[in-house]
Amino acid sequence: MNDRPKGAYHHGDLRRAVLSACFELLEEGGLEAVVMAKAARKAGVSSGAPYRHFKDRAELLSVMASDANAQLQQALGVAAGSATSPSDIFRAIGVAYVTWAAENPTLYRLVTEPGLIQVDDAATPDEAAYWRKLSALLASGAPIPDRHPLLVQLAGRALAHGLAHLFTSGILPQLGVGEEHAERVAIAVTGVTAIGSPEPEPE
Amino acid sequence: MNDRPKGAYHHGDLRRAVLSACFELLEEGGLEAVVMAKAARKAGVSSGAPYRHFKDRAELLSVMASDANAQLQQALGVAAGSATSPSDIFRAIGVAYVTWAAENPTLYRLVTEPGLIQVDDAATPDEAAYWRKLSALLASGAPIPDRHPLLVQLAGRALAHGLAHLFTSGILPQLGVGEEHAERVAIAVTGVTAIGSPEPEPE
DNA sequence: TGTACATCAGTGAACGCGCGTTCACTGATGTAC
DNA sequence: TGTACATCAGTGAACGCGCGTTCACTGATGTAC
Repeated sequence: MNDRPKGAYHHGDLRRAVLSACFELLEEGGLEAVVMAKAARKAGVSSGAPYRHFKDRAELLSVMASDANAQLQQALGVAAGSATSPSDIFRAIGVAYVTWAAENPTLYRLVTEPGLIQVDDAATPDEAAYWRKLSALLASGAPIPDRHPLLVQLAGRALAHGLAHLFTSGILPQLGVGEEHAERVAIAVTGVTAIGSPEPEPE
Repeated sequence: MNDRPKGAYHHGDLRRAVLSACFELLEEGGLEAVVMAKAARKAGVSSGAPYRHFKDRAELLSVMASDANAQLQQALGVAAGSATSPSDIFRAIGVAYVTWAAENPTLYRLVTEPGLIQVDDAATPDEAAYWRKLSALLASGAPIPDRHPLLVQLAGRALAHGLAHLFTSGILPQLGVGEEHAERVAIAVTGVTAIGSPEPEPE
């Protein structure tokens, strides 16, 4: 816990230490268990010290969410890299998304917690661009062409999020269906829905 | 606000009054804004009065969630009733689910808030039965037959929840895509995914 | 119809807790000369 | 190499707030006789 170098007054990397203490607290008791004073104590430091590195609790949570999101995006990137055809990539990303969520339920909950991540700094610029194009299409009110690429992507994202949610906070874990089944289920569901993207928007 | 009959010491139906005050608070500021003292004041009653009707705050929130869930289930029932073929019913329920969520974002968030609704008292007995059968299938680890009815249902549920989430707490509302587009989008996405249930489990 | 009494719903003040945040301070570190 | 000084990171006590919950009480209601 107290990972300060012995006897040192200055910590060295308190910012990182506080963050990892917070992730521990998050694992133990969810978002509301991320308490400034407790994080400080866990990092072996007095209660006021974290304020040298974070403006307030909101900023800390926001940094945590961004960190977790970066991890998720990286997992998706790896999955995408190991696939070949466009539709393979599309499916691989979906499966990776569900799998990552099932393996990191608290992190996933953090990432999807409303209000922590803003659209703009959300993830990649492509990500933001996608949402903008999609909302433009939807808000226009015009009839939506069948199998429109943006819509296919939307379906994939919705499906992935829905499955991920079931694995992380829904009924499934309560009933003993955990991460060890996530990948298999994600693949099977992908088959059922027959989603595939012939010409997806660039990720 | 103070809906107590003039001059009456006893309220008459304080339980209901407190609940509806709580729903107002929920609309105004989310779950954490549901504060006992404020609900009491809104109902025109002193701070201790609600404890005559609810053991504690947790019980109150749980009752609220059940109420909201009942509304959702009713909306789904209506949608199911107006459809004819099994696959029509299946799709109609999905669309109704998304639409209801988009129209009642705070209620939807309440219903899906983890920990408020227990599996058993969740909704209909059929609902609970479905989850049990599904988790048995998944946890067995056996290969999952293609287009297994339970899995088709799972895909439908995941998709509906994913879309609903996007409309209620995700990026879409932030970008100005609101309830008025929910139904159209839900239908379009249903088309994209080509989900349909030839022989669904009974709802 | 009236009276005594039990029961119940609401009062309002107070308690206690947990927590975010501040602040004057002290110890350490680095830099200029 | 040494000294003075500025800067910075961490201290630890305290403040203040919001809130859930309790409790002795009071006013209203219903019932038995």
